[in-house]
Amino acid sequence: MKVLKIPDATVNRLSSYSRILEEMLTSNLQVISSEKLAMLCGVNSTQIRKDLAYFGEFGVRGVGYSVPSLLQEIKTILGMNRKWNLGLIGVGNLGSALAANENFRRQGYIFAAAFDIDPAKIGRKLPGGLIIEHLDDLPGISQTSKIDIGVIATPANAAQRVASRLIKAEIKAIINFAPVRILVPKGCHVKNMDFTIELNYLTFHLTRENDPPEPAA
Amino acid sequence: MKVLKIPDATVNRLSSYSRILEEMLTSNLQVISSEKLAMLCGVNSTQIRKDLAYFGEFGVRGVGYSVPSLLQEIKTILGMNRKWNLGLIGVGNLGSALAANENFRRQGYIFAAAFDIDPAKIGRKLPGGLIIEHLDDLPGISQTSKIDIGVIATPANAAQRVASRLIKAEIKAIINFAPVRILVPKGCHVKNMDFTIELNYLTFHLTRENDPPEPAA
DNA sequence: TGGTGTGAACAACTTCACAGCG
DNA sequence: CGCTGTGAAGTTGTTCACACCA
Repeated sequence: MKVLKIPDATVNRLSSYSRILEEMLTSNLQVISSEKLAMLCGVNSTQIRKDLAYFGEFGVRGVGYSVPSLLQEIKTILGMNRKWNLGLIGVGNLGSALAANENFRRQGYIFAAAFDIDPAKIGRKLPGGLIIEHLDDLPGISQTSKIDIGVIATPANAAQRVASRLIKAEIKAIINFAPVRILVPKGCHVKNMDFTIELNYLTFHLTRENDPPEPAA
Repeated sequence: MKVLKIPDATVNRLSSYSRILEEMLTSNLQVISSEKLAMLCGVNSTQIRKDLAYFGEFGVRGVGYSVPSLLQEIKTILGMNRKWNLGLIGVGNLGSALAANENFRRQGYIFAAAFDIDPAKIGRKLPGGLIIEHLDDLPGISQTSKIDIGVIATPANAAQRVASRLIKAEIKAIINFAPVRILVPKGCHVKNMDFTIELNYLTFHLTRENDPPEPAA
């Protein structure tokens, strides 16, 4: 049980394991083998055992894993055993949709503050009851509302500027929905959710297929 | 110039190269070296040359790459040199926000149809002018509107069912915003945009840091 | 000379094969 | 006996080092 670096892919798979285990739990399944879980996640069973081995020995040889306790372990590893406060920056169509989304709250991710710079929006109330604040007030509100994660939902050209403000407000994690890669100093974590990059990925493959690489030898 | 398999990572990087090149172009920069482009993308310069080498030889030794023609090449590779029709399924908060987003259109991704199953929504018009159709009409509309890509923005429990319908309608690419991994047969491409998985990734790292792995030996 | 294109070395991740334990 | 946990092998992706050419 060393303190080695965990591959990103492992962390992402843990999320999908937790999803499946959650389902198993509601079906009242008590025990599951890595083989069965693997099938449900579409991965190799060794992969699961290796992923879990980074964090401990959670299984029982000859039997499998206890669904409730493995789920608990994974949730603890991923930090899902507590609540996290999100600060939304940019209350446009996308930002509002995110704030209204119940999935986040269910998983423990709470929108605790919302910011914009449009004077027409400041002071308005979001469906959830959140009042839109001016971005200039970020530093103070970030403290009092204990914002853990910044959610950037601004236009592309504002994203980097907003990111810098978040960092200055000592927010250590950012999820960025603007279509630009933002740069942050070491010690701050960023996830870019770039829809057009994913569309590009799809059209790359669609293009490749319809356009057979080698029509004839 | 073989027909080998292209790593996913390469395809994603090509998207970011195109972003940067687009910026360079508006700044009227004509030539760029892999070294400089690498710096702007935060990758290794060899990486860029290797990525491009999958598709041809686009550079000039001792000089670098022509910005406009490299951009053109990359766009062609990614299928960005044409328009693609998107079919939106699920016109809730997120779906509406996606349909209203101008970034997609600018990149050539056009919402050509929108579907739901809520009778209260069918027939209503989206801000862009699109009329919401009943999901049952997908097969026909998919043909007439030439839908290339399905965009799933339904609740989690409907996503797999919708995916199966998309596949039956011979749609070969899906981008899924519902928080479940959907399964599709080979030959159909899927990108899962799972916000909570990304949040889990962030909280994993936040948790790991505040909780130093080895307090003392 | 300067920067591309690429074989060879390296690093990271995944899968295999099986020892070990309940 | 069955399934976990894990060293070793295999595979995939990245970086180095340099030949090559404008």
